[in-house]
Amino acid sequence: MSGYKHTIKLPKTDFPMKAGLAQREPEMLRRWESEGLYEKIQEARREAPLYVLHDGPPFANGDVHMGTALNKILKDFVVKSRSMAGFRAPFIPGWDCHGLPIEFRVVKSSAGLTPAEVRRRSEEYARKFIDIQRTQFRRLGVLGDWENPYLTLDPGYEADVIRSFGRFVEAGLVYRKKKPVLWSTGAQTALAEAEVEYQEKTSVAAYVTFPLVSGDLAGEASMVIWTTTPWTLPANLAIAVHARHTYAVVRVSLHGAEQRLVMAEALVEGFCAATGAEKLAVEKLLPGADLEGHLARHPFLDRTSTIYAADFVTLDTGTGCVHIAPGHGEDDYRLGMEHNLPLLSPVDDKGCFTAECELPEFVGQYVFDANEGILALLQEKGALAGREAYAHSYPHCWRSKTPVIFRAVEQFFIRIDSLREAALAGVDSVKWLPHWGRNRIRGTVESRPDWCISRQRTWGVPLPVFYDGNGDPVLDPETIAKVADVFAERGTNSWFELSDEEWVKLVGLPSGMTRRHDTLDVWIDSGLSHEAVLRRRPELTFPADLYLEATDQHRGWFQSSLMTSVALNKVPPYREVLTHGFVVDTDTRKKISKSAQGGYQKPTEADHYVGKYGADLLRLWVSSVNFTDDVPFSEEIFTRLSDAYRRIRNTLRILLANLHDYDVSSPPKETDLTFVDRWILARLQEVVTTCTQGYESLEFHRVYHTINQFCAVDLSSLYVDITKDRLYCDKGDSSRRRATQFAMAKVLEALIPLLAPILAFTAEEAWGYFRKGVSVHLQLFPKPDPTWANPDAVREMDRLLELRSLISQAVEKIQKAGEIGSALEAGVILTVPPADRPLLDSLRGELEEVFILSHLTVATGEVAGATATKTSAARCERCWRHRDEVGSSADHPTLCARCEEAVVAGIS
RNA sequence: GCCCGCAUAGCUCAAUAGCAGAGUCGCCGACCGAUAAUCGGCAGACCGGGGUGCAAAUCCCCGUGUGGGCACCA
Repeated sequence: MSGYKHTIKLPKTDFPMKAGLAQREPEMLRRWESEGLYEKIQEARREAPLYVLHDGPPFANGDVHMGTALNKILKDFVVKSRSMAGFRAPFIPGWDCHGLPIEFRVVKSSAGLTPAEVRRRSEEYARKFIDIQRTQFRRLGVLGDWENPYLTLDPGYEADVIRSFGRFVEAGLVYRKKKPVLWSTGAQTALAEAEVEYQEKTSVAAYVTFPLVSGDLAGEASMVIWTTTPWTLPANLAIAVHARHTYAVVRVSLHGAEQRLVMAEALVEGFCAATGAEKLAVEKLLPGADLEGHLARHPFLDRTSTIYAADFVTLDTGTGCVHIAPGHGEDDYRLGMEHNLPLLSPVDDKGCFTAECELPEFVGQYVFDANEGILALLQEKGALAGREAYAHSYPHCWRSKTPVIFRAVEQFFIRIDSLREAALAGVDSVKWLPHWGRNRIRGTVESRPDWCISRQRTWGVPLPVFYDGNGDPVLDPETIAKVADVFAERGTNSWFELSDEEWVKLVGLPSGMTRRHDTLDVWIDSGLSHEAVLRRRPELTFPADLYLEATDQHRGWFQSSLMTSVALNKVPPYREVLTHGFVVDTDTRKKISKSAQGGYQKPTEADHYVGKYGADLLRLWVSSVNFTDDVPFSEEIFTRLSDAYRRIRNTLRILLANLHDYDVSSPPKETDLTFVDRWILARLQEVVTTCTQGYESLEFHRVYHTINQFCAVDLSSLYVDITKDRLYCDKGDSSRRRATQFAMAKVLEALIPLLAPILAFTAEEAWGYFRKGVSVHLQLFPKPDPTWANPDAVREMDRLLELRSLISQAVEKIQKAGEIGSALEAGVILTVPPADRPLLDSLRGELEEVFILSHLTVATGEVAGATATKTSAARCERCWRHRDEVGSSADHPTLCARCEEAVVAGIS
């Protein structure tokens, strides 16, 4: 074919078009790690202002799934971008190691283990998953001090937890009390609010009569209560009414017999509907206050229940007469305390009745199984006015999935009331992103009851409490401090391994004192990371600049950290809190962490997708979405993103390839820059500004979309396409060719670093071809360069693109008609309104190039328009443009003038 | 039951109250000198209903959908 093909300067690079991320990324990781990239970055920013993102510890259990990956990648965006913005941004990853989920696994796999053995195996289990997750996090390209993470099972960490506990005690924040707590019968321990999940459950609701035995109505009428937990009736000690609600003494016909019942007037109809009772007459109306103090006989036990007034009684459901079992409910408990009722809770750890229930036939029976028996008993005693199925959301243990019960047990608590005010003030001093996070946490802080911090489990930090001969606890800061010292040295296993005598001796208590095996709520562990990590690690500081977790941590870690920090420091441990939503499968609209349940087969582990698409694709996905909402995820999204990735990668590649013969040492004169060069550099400044601001404000999707747009439209479709001709066909040292290479170098110099926090691997790879030797992650972000800012050029280009669109349509028309093949065969007449003339005239020499046309004629008219015809000019064999002068040269009759010059220059 | 987010093209995202933009997908074509690439054309959207404004995707109200929180419930 063409004899001139070899004279063309085609792009040339070794930067591969095909990414091969799955293979290339691990190689790059090995290099980063062998070169100590993280340490190098820290060293390079040694004197820089500090920016601390404190890692919330994931639970050391299971593989890294897409949600965990999202979180860690976002954190890595922050750390990398802050580093490149000139901060020292250390990242110390951590793991939450104690707790029920792990102990559960261990105990399940082999029963009958000693506490020490449970702990040994739990630690082994936790460490195994720490290693697994660490490998997976690293594989995602997340940089940090992976060799020195913080673990809540480290003796030093545990000692700090104990010391902090000692300070809580010293501040008078800790008390022990027997009161109802959320109790998991499956896991046999108390639970925190955050450890229960609400599920729909259908319970049996019963209407139960309590004959009045005092007052005017004694022997005449019965109080009727409503309960969804008949099994708590043996613990009934009172009935609550609302003092200001109106109650009715109503004569009804029920099960063929007439009786008088007392209930809230407003609920009589509902009662009749539910029980089939027929209302015969309302004999009397009275305020609840009139019932106060009267006695009613328990339906099947030989005792009476007193009627009290309480504000929590509502008229939503039931009868307005509320069954009160102080051992089985929060409100019940408080009312019971108020009136000095005993705390009856005749249920054991497994949720089975104890002898205290006074019903021998029920002892040992699981309470939820006992409901029917209790109902039968009520029936037998004639006290069951009716029953109905009642669907409601009911709390379940997050681990054993069993319904939880309220049960009174001796537990340790932290007095939240002493902290609430300071915590709320602290909330207001923090910047919450998105802003509604403030309300979320305010709500939880305002309403949370005292914090039950003791757990009847073995895999945790021991509760450092000794008991005297009466079984009363010794809560003494000094003793606790001594325990902490022992833990720091010997680890917390010593609590389980040494005897009481040995311990008593170690901490200097009188002999005869004993220990128990309660542990601390794991939320205390992780909630104290600001103390055990931020304050301990020399490279960190208190408070952190940022905590960044999923939105569910408002109730969890954000809150536990806030509370412990307010207790110790009076202030929150963070200046700013950023939250993200959950990963949602677009096909099922379900949380991906939940979608694995119920026969759903799609993989949810990050590793699966890393292996299939590469870590940079996951990172690109994270950057592309608005993470403050739920984050959509599906295989289709990844396919789309692969295309976006390819586009960005190929853009980098063509830029690199066009610089193959660029001589950095002789930059062009500024006046050599043509319009498109000035324009692309102007656009670059806009991109730099938007992206650095996007990183600054943690809106990474702005960065993604800006860069995507810049690569796909400004660079690939326009600048690279337009300058192709001059780069390939001009003589090597033509001023406009050098100007373009200069601009392209400028673009790469800024673009690759801007991309680096997101496409950590690809940016590094590209940077390696651009500037040998130094990691892109050690670079600083570019700053907008006022030299190249040029809003006029951007505006002018926008107008040219509108005209270009008209031209393309005109050309397309004759292409479709079969008159021409390539657009370069067209001759175009562009008609523009007079207002456009100055612009077009000023660019006269460049228009054909900008529009990528062989021949353009500009005319003036009313409205803009374009017509295209097949050009009569001959085609230059070398550059394929049709030029009039082709054929006029004797030496090179098939070339245009420019190409002849280039060829001649190349030969000489 | 109450409160708070969110809702733009098949998908992911834009847009100071001022012609609703991109990318990708789809269809058609070009090119065969970015070639498992690249370029062009076509097609495609403001959840519904009211209100305020010269002008509303944007502000207000109601509704629907969706996600979350609280309350109820033990």
